[in-house]
Amino acid sequence: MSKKYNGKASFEEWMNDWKLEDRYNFRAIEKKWQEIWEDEKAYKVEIDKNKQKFYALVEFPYPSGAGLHVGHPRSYTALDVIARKKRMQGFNVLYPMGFDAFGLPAENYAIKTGVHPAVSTKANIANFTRQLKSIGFSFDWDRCINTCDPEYYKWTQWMFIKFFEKGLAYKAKMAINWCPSCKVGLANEEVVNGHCERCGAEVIRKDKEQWMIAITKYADRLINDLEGLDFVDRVKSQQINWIGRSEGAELDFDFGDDKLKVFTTRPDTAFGVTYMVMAPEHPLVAKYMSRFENPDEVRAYIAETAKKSDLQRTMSNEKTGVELKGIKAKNPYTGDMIPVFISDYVLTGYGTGAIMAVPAHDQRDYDFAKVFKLPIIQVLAGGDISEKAWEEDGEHINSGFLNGLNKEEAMKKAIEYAKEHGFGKSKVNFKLRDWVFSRQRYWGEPIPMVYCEKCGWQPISESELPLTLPEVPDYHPNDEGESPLAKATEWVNTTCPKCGGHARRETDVMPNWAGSSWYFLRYCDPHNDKEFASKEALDYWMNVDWYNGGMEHTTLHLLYSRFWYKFLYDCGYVPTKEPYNKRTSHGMILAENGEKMSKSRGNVINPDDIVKSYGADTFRLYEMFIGPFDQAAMWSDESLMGVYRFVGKVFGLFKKVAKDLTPTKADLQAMHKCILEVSERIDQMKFNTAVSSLMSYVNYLSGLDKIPAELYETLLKLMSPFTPHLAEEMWARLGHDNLMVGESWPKGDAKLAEQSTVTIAVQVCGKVRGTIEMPKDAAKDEVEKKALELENIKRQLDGKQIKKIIVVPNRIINIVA
RNA sequence: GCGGGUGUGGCGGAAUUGGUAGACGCGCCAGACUUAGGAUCUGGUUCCGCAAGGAGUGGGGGUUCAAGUCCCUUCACCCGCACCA
Repeated sequence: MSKKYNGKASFEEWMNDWKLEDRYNFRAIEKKWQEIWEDEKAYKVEIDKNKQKFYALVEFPYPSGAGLHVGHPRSYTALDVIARKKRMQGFNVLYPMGFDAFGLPAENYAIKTGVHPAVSTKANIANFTRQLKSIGFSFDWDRCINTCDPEYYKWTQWMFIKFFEKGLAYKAKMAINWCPSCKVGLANEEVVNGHCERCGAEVIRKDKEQWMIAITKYADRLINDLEGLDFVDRVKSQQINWIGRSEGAELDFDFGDDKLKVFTTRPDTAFGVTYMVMAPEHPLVAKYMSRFENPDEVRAYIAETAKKSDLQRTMSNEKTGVELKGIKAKNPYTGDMIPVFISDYVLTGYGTGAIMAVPAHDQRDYDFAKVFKLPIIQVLAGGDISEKAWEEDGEHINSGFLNGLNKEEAMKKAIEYAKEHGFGKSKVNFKLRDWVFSRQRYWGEPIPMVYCEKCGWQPISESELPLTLPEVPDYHPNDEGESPLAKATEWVNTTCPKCGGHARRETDVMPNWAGSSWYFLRYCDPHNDKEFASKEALDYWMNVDWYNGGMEHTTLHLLYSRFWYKFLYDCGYVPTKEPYNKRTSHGMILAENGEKMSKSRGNVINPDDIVKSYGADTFRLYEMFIGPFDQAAMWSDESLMGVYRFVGKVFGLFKKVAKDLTPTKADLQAMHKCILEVSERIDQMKFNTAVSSLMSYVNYLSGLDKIPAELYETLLKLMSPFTPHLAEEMWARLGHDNLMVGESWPKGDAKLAEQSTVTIAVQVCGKVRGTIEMPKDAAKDEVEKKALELENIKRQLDGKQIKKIIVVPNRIINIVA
C-alpha cells in the first residue's frame, strides 16, 4: 500500500497508533493538504473536449486593506461545494478567482500616506490570496487575474475603443451626479437615495463633459433576454424595474412657434388635460424667456430649483411652480388653449422633460392643480375626484370621440388619431440612463482617447495599448473636477493619431465597473497576449453555468456586464447573447445581534481568527449550515462550536471503521438516503439541510459498534465538498493514495433508501391518537384492521359510529366518526 | 405609491409541496465518566397539565376526512425603486 499521502504504511498502522492522536489536529492537517493540492495543481483545468465543461463563477473581490470579510466565503464556499461535486461527477470544472483591483480606497490611502496605489494593492492582493488559500478553495490559481494589471486592462481599453468605433461611447456635456466628497462623477446606478453609494455624501448636480456609453440602446434586449435565464426572481424583477420600460405615446402640443413634446402612458386621457408642465431646465423655457410676461418670476424659480439637490427636490411633496404667462399651449385633441407651468416635479431627464397634466386621474397633477386652482375634468367614469385623483380605470366620459370606450380601445384610438393628424405616435420610454463612464480620479484604467483641435476625439492606435497610468506628483482630485492625471503634463501632451498634430490625452479614467464587466471572459484564456481570449476558449467555456454574487450588484455590475457582453456579441467576439445561465445570490452575514458587521461597530469577525481557532473545514461547514443560503444569517459562536464538534465526531468515527464488515440492510438504507438527500440539496443550494443530512447520517453511524468501511468512505465523499481537508486526510488514512478530486460522486439508490417498514399515524377525526408499524405498502384493510386494534383508538371510538375511513398509503389513516 | 420577500419552540431553522409540525444544530435539564477539557458520552426538552387530555406555525374567516402548506381578509417587519408622467 502506498505511503503517498498518509505518511503511514497502512490503515492497520493508523488503527494501532490511534491512541497517539485522539483529537483532530486540523492545523497541521489542513496545511498539509493545501500544500499537496498546490504542488499537484489538483484544481488546474484545461480545455478537454472529451469532457463536459462546467463554469462556476463567484464575484471577485476588491482587495481592500481590511482583508477578507466572513461574507466572502459564504459565496465562495457555496460554489466551491458545487465545483467539487461537479468534478467528482466527471465535469471539467472551471472555478477561477481574481481581483477587481482598481478603486477609490487604494487612491484615498495613497492621498493619506503617499504609498502608491499599485504598492498597497499588491500587498492587499497577497494578503487576500493567503486568506483564500487558507480556507482551501479549489480555485485554479494559474488563471488568477487582476484588473489593474496592464496586461489585463489593455483589453479593457481595447474594448472601449470598440465602443467608440461603434458609436456607443460618446462625449457629452451634461448635468451629472457629482459627489463633492469623493470629487468624482457618478453613474445613476451609484447614487442611492441621493447619496454617494461609496461614501454617503449628498450628491449634487454638476455640468461636466463626460464619456458616456449608450447602454440605453440595449434597454429592450436587457429586459427581453432575461426570459429563459435561470436568475432568481428578485434579480430579474429588480433589473426590469431599474430599466423601467413604459409604453405610451409622444404627443406634440403647439407652444409659440414650436411643438412642445410630451411623453404620456395615457394618451387616452388627453381630453382631461387642463394645463401643461415643463421641467425648469427645459430648453423652450430659455428660448421664450423674452416673450413671457413674468420673466423675473420664471428666472427666480429656475435659480431656486438649480440650488436644490435631487434629494431635496424629491423630499417634499408640496407642489411649487410658476406659470409661463403670455404663451398658452394648444391641446391637439380639443383645440383648447391651456396654461403652461414650470415645476420641479417634472424631471428633465425622463421622457421629454414636459408633461400634459390630467389632474383628475393623476395624484401629482391633482395636487398641483389644487395649489394653483386649475380646473379638474374627469374623463374616466367611476371614481370620486372631490378629494383625490381617480387613478383606476373606467369608461371614458367628457372625451369626444373616445366616449364610452374602455382603456385599451381608447388608447388605440387616441394614438391612431394623433398619427392621422400628424401630432403624435406611440412611443416606448425607459428609466435607464446612459452610463456615465468618466471618473476624475487616478487609480483606474486610462481612457485611450486623445483630443485634437483639428480632428476631434480620436482613439489611440491599438498597437499603443496598453496605455499605462503615468506617475503623478500627487493624487488629489480637485473641486473643478479635474483628474490627478491632468498633472502629468508630459503624458497628457501627445500627437494626434490621425493628423500627427498636437493633441491632448483624456485625463479622466474609467469607473471601477469597467474591468469587472468582462473579467469572466478573461478567465477562459488569461495569458493570451493576442486577444482578450481565444475563440476556442470562449466557445468551450462560455457560458458561465452558475454565477453567484451579491444582490447589491443587480443594477450595477450584473447589468453592466450583461450589456457589455451583448455588445461584444454584436461585434462577433463572443459566442452567445447572454453570459450567465444561472444567477443566484447569497444573503448577508450579520453580527450576533443582527446588526451589520462594520469596523465602527467593532463587531467584525475575521476569517483568519476562525480558521486559526477552529480550522478551515469547520469555518466552511458552518457557513453552509448557518441558514438558508439566500437569506441573511446571524453569526453565532455557539453554533460554530456545534459544527466544530461535528467535525471532531467524524474524525473520531474512524476508530470504529472495520474493513471487512458487510453493511446491513439498515446500514445501506441510511447511506443511500444520505447520498440522495445531500446530492439533491447541494444542487438546490439548500446547503443548511444538506449538512443536517450529513449530521443525521453521522448520528446513525455513531450508534453502530463497528462501521463497515463502505459507509465511512461514502460519508467522506459526501463531505469532501464541504470539508475537503478532513475528507482527504481520512481517505488517505483508509489506505487510498489518490485525491478526492479524482473520486467519483456516490450514486444513491432510491430503492435501497426506502425503509421496509413504515410508521403510520392513526387519526380519529383528524387528531393523531396513536401510531402503528406496518410493512411498506401494506394493504388498506390490513392497515385499518391494525389501527382499529389499538387500545387508545378503541377508547376514542367508544360508542361512536364510524362514518368513513381514509387511508393514505404509508402515511396516515384517518377514522372519521 | 410600485416591485420583491419574510413571519413556525428559549434561539438558528426543518417539514417529501395537502398527510404524525418542530428534522438538524445551539441552549437548557438530568445522569455517566474523568489523564478537569473550548471536554466527551447517554437520556430528556413546543406550551399548559401529575395524568387522561387540551392548545399550537403573526391575527380573523373559509375550503377539506385532513391546512404551516390552498382561498379570502387583516397586521407586522425587511429589501429594492420611487414626483418615471
